[in-house]
Amino acid sequence: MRWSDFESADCPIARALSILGDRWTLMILRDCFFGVQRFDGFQANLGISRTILRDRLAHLVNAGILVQRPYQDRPVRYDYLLSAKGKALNSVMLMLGEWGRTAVDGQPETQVRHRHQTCGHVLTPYVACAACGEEVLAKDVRATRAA
Amino acid sequence: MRWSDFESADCPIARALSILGDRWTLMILRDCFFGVQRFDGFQANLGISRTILRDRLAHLVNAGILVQRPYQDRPVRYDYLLSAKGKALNSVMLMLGEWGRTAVDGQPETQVRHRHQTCGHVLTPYVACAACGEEVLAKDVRATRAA
DNA sequence: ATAGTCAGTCCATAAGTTAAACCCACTTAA
DNA sequence: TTAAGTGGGTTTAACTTATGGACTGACTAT
Repeated sequence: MRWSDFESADCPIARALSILGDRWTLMILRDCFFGVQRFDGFQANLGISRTILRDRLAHLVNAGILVQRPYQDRPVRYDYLLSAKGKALNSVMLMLGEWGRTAVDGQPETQVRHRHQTCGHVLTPYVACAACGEEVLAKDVRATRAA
Repeated sequence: MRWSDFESADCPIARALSILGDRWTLMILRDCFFGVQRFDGFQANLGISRTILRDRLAHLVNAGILVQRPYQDRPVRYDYLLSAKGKALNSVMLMLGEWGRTAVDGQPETQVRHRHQTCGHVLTPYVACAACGEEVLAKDVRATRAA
């Protein structure tokens, strides 16, 4: 099976992963959320090869997740910024980080955390249901078809 | 840079992705959440090659995300079940699906959704802050070091 | 006996990733 | 005005991973 076949899958997770599911894309986006904007920044941070970085950035721009903003002419150079679609991935990043923090072994003291500006606390994110406002537990969800 | 270098990164997202960040692992886990338990099931569903499926399952078992439970002897065959650590990925899956559903184009009618059993509604998940209970928006979080 | 199930393994090819070198259009320091 | 630096882009060859197909093994059902 070709990976791009998942683009048109009925499952939104498969569709998301058809865009995000390779080795580097989510790492690049993580850097975006931490404020990295330029080719060189990603390269230095990730140690990714330039060829692949070029591909991935082009792909993300193409998918509408990042937008390019020129910050100089002659030659034109771009900042890579998160679009609305890209910023919408913040929730995924937060939960991924929460899982990494609680489920993967490591030295918790040195870890990067997030702070919730509106209440001032270090953020412990959880997933809630928009209909009832309660925390969503794995045992309480069932897959279904949209009505 | 070698990918495994991220295992010990200070960033929990990088650590999570060092385990989950390849082409197939998250797709396999998605299937787990949809109830797939056996080698053949993953294979049929994903069209993944057996060699890679073998590797990925072994890796997930090794990482403590899946556990093997024998369902027959002679020869021994295993179900692959989500451990507590695996089930904790539910939040990531839900937010990934929500992003795929709202941000990636497709035919919404045919899409797989989740239903929240406790309130009966089709689930629209969002991320909330454990400290204040409010929805967490991208603009309200800042990266920091753990205190 | 014969075919089917449910993997696990091996292999040659195909695809993806990498580092290194080189190019380009400038800008800044000497 | 020459030299070095910046912020990339391109090419190439080596290396690593993934793939599909065939083969094996230990059973089970017909």
